[in-house]
Amino acid sequence: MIGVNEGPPANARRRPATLHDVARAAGVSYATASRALNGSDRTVRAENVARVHAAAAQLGYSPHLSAQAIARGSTSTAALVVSDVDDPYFSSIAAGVTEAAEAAGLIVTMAIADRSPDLELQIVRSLRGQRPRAIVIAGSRIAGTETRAELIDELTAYRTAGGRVALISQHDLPFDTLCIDNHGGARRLALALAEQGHRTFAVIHGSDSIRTSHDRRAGFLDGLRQAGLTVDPRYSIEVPFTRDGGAAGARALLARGVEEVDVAFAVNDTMAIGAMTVFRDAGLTPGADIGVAGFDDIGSAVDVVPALTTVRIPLRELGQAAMRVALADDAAGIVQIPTEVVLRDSTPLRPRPGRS
Amino acid sequence: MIGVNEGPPANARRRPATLHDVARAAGVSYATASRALNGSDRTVRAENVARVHAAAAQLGYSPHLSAQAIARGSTSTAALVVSDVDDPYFSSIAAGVTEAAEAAGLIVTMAIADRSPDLELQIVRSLRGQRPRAIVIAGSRIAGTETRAELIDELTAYRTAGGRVALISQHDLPFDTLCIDNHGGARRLALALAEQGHRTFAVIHGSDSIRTSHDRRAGFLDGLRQAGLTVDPRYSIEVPFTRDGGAAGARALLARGVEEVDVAFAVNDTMAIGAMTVFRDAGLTPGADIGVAGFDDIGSAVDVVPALTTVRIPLRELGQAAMRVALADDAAGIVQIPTEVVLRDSTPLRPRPGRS
DNA sequence: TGTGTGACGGAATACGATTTCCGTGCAGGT
DNA sequence: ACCTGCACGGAAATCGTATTCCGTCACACA
Repeated sequence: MIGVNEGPPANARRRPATLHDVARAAGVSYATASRALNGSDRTVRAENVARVHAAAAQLGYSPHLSAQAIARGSTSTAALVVSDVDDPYFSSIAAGVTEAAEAAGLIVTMAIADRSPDLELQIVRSLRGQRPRAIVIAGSRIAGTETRAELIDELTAYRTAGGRVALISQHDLPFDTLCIDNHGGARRLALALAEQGHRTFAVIHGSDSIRTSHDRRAGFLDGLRQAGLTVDPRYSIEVPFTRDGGAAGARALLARGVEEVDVAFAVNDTMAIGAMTVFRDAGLTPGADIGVAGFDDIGSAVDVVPALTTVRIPLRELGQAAMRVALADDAAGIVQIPTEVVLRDSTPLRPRPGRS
Repeated sequence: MIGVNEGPPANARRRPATLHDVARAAGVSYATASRALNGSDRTVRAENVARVHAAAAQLGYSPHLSAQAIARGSTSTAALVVSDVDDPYFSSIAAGVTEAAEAAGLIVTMAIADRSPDLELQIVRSLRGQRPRAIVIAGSRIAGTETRAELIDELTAYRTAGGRVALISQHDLPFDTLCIDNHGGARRLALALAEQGHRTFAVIHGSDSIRTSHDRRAGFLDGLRQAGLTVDPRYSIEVPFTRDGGAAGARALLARGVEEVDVAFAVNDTMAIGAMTVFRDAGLTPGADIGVAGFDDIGSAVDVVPALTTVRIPLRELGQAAMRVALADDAAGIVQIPTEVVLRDSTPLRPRPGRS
């Protein structure tokens, strides 16, 4: 090894100061330095405490968290897995999760599964090695993937070893889960729209294998049924679960003719916003020529024109709650997160004139 | 201690399997197990490799990353500090940073500084203890805070110990920095708007102590000057650097009278979007009655109505570049990230009729 | 058959902390 | 003056893993 201990070469690369260095600089033992720095139950003479602190500051000492983790047998990190941070839905959740973690004095390590169940599994595997205090997973579970069993195994092993798990919106896994009332929210939205006088609907949705998409669509159809309405299969359009998917859905709808459609419901806001842009580009004014509704109430839903009718989820609070559930001592089971219909200008009070 | 080793209680809480357990189960020493699992230069008989792997799988073994970090003397994590994930600007950067880190096989730990320099400093201090391979900081440096010197100390200590640092958009700190051409972009935007025939401008900006805000405003004024124009001090409005700040700025502007204003330039897109909403609520159609321009080109800039004129920053690529710079062996100094003016419908081709 | 050599397993040590255990010195009580 | 107990410092064990070093065994070669 070169450069390990051939005198202090001014500002050259040095290995970080260890507790040992601090102790030597302060003229005390190892153990005393440790006790002085993290105030154990043992008392250390005030003078020594001061000298240790001074030495630590002077050497720029920062305790090696990994070493602490080993010695203490527990870490001070929490892990978060999201599908995509660059999506307002997940970034709001991530903000909440991080907030709660930091409030509990934990560092959060975040991983992005890029909407891939395989990657998600791989991430959880690797995360487990970190021995985080808790793992929170926010993602769109894909039904019927063969990674499901493996993911359960992995998380079970983690929990058996004392870890805590909280899931967001994946109610078919056997762990504490924060469930968004997707079905109920969509159902109430449908009822509210029917109440407004709308009669003909289109649904722009993702694959049914994505639980969230499936539940919202099913809830919406349920609500319509309750109001004595249905959706013409021609107007039920499956596209990717993203903004561009929403745009594609709108284009498909235009191709099939939308004269009769009162409101197009997209199963999330970003899809709805993508659809609105396409409608507008095609010469249809959203909110006047065609109604549009979404789900989530992301931040930009109010800044879009017309403001988007949607179903509000308290995303940030949801994230906080998830971390708190994960950190709590007792199992929480399934926690229902209520949703709230928010009617805005994208669905006019009455359907366009000249309709039944 | 209870439950440490009183026999295997079925599914009860167990400590995680260690390498030692695996070795015992496989009937080899743990040196051999270690070699079998992470394929060292030493060869291990194929039969033993197989048995170790089988035992590991059966026990659900996952190596203790902290222990590895200590033994190897280096970790496999990278750290990211952002001001606020729940802001499209930062979340796009975070997505890029994470992408690049994962490509390099690193786990990323993310912390949120909540736009507070104090918190940022505290975070860096704590992060240093993690011994990450690199630290990337994306934030709006506040000029003249007394935490500056301490932050430099902390990062210098980190670098001296072999860590790598990359900063995004904080060109006055002595570390590798990815610099957005805020001044140039804003200047070219001003020129482009002048070219379109606009003459009277308002600027909605944040505090000058926020470098980004300052530079964009200064660049914009420079561009106007170059075109022989100025901004009436009455139309230069300082507000918080957020969406609601932008909205407040628009309200202030309305209060001062905006009949003469051709274009209101807000120093970032979220502020611009907040302002547009306020203008519209006041009965002024953005893009027709008053032009609006922003900066960043966040995703929703195209979905807003009218689509927002702005200055595009390749945010995701910026994040990737930052992590790559941090991970590279040689110092990069200052890397300029080019910006590009994007004219959209929020600034009409010609100012409203009836004007000079 | 003796010997050099390569393959491979295991004991021991290192990594940077925390924590237990032991020993010392000093104060106070009788 | 002696014993007890407390305050405190330091040596050593410990955590889980990587790695160096040493020893053994088998095989090939002369």
